[in-house]
Amino acid sequence: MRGKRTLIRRIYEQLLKAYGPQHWWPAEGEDELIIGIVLTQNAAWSNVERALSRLKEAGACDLRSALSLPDARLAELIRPAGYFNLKTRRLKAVARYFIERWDCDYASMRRADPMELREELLGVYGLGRESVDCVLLYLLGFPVFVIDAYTLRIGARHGLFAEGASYEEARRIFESALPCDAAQFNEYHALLVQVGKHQCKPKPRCEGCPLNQRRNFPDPAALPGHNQR
DNA sequence: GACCAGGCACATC
DNA sequence: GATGTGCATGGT
Repeated sequence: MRGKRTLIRRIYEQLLKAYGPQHWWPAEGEDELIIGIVLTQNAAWSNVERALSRLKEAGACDLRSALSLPDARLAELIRPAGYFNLKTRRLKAVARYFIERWDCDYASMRRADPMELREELLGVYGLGRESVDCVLLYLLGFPVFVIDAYTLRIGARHGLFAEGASYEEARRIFESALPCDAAQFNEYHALLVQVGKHQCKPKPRCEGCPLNQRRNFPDPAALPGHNQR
């Protein structure tokens, strides 16, 4: 436990030294940050940037404008971010929540109890654990450690937790190893994404398995024993 | 052409 | 609670 804590802290120091402060989240305003959180779900950030630019050009890079667009129009604008029909539904549900529940009053949200708010946000269609924690940390400044695919991959490879560890398990391990400091949680997650993008590619699912070599995988119709007509 | 990218909801077991 | 599947674009 003690060694794990030291390792987590040392990894942070080394990443900060190597990459420098990341100044996250990369958004111009609060609404754009929320929209970016939804659009970046399982998408490359470069594609999200295209979608955000298109929204800005259309004057719809804020929650009220986005919500007021017809679905087909919004979907067309966010098309480069992928899953555009799905993300249209999610974006509208999320926008509706912030508008109707909070009137987009983020200062008021910052006065809420963070863990009660976390539960509430998890009930919003389109927001899973990572997106909710991004809202809590990057939008509202609460000290919640964001876990993503990079964090799970890097953490598992460094023995911080088992491969296949759950989101909550990974979050607990990072949060208990570090001082409860939103600024550091912010920086650490951003650094993990930075190093993950460039130096921590996923392992092949099953090394040597013929199912991973689709290019050479035989057509079942050509296999011996297949009834050819 | 395959794989990957800052997930999530839903069905099923 | 764990696992599988559909959702889609653009870069490598």
